[in-house]
Amino acid sequence: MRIQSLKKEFFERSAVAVARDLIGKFIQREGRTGLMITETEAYEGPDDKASHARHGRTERNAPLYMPAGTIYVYRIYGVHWMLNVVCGAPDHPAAVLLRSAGEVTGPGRLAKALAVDQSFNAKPLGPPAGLWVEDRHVWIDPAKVAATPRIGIGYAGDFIDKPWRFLLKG
DNA sequence: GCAGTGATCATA
DNA sequence: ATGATCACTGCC
Repeated sequence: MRIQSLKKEFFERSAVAVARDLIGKFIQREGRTGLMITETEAYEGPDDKASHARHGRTERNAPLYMPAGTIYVYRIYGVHWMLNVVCGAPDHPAAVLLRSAGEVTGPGRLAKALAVDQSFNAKPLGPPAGLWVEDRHVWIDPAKVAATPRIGIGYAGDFIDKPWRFLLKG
C-alpha cells in the first residue's frame, strides 16, 4: 500500500482552512488502521485569545513557531495529551487541534488511541515520525460539515464565539 | 455535577 | 517560591 501523506503545503494555510479541510482525511499511526478525522479546532495565532500563543512565545508553545506540519503535543490537566498540527506561514504560531477520528471522540481519547505522547512533540508530521495524515480523497458533502464555537475556551473574550470548530454530522 | 491531576506560567 | 489555571475525562 502506497502512503499518500499530506505535504507541508497543505498545512501552510490559515488554521481555519486546514481545520475545515482535515475533515474526511485519515490520521494514520504506523502499524494501525487509519481513522477518518471527524472533529477539529483551529487556533489562529497570537491575536486569537484562545491560542496558546496569545501571550507570546514560551517554552511549552515553542513548536507553534516551527514550520507548518510540525506536531504540537501538550499535556492538559496533568492527565491527557492533546494532538495538534502547526499551520500557516513560517513563525506564525497557529495550529489545529485534532479532537475526534473514527469511533474515537474527544481529544484526550484520540491521542490515547493513537498512542501519541510527548515524544512526538516538535517532530514533523509524516511517515518518519510514525504519524501522518493520509489524503484518501474521500468525498465529504460540504453540507455535512458543521462549524461551531470551540470547546473549553470560556476565557477567550471576543474569540469565544468564533466558529472555528469543525465536525462531521451524522 | 464535579474531582482528579501535575505541568506551566504569571506574579513576587 | 507560590498559586491559579487548564484546548479534558470518567465517575458520582
